[in-house]
Amino acid sequence: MSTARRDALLAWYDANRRPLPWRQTRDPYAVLVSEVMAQQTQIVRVVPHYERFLALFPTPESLARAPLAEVLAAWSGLGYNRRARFLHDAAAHVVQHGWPTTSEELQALPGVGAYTAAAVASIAFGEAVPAVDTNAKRVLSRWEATPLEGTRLAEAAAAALDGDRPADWNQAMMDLGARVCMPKPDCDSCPVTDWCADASVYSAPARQARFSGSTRQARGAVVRALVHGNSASHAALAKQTGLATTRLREALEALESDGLVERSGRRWQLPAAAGRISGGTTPGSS
DNA sequence: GTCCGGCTCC
DNA sequence: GGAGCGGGAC
Repeated sequence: MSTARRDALLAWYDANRRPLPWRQTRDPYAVLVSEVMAQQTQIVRVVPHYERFLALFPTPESLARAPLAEVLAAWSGLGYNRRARFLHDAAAHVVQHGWPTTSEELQALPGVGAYTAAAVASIAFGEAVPAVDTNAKRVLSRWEATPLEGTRLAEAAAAALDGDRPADWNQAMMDLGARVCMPKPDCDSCPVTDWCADASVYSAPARQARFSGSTRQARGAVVRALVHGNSASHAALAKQTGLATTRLREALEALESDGLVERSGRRWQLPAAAGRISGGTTPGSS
């Protein structure tokens, strides 16, 4: 890809970028919080949670030493509660070992995969590595006129990347996908139509399982009830959530094995523990 | 009903 | 590779 072409997208980004709060910092902690929150979550919903979360837990140290129960309370409404635990444990890891500073090493943090590692590495540490989210994937596929996956996607992303401004490039790709190169593209306002091979390329994501009646729904209801109620008996949870006994038990078992709830005698509660170094110990062990 | 700046675990 | 994991906006 030519420099002129990269400059066209970066110029568009400079003039049109979404004013997101985490774009005002290069603090790796703030960037990590924003990226974990953004996983499978619409950005408009992330912003208020991000502001509140950073006010409550401004540093890795403050997050790591907080009870998981408080972290889950701050997370409430975002969904995928496991992410809160991952972030909590990631903070503990950073406190103990310091920041991994490369994309490769960042992937050792819990809840941090290829995308999140690349986003943090490029934004906070300036590494020239492509962060390919669902938006960038769609944009690149249209540039190449074919749905890209796996190795070919990674290669196309690496070839397109602007090595001088990797953080801006990655976010420009995401913004272009979110605002212009949408599933139904608005090509009239696209700054880079001249090297788009086929704007009609689009692979719809796989269909999701039914949510109503699912374990996911039950898990979410239980966590929400415990966030509000501190601790509760099985019977009280059944009443609060409206879940049948069997579904409630399934949800509690699944949540317990994920380290998101714990028993205290005959009552259930959100974990009181501080963040733990991941790997080696199981959630319940000490 | 669809979809979202994915990740973990099998 | 595929299932499981939340919740809100549209």
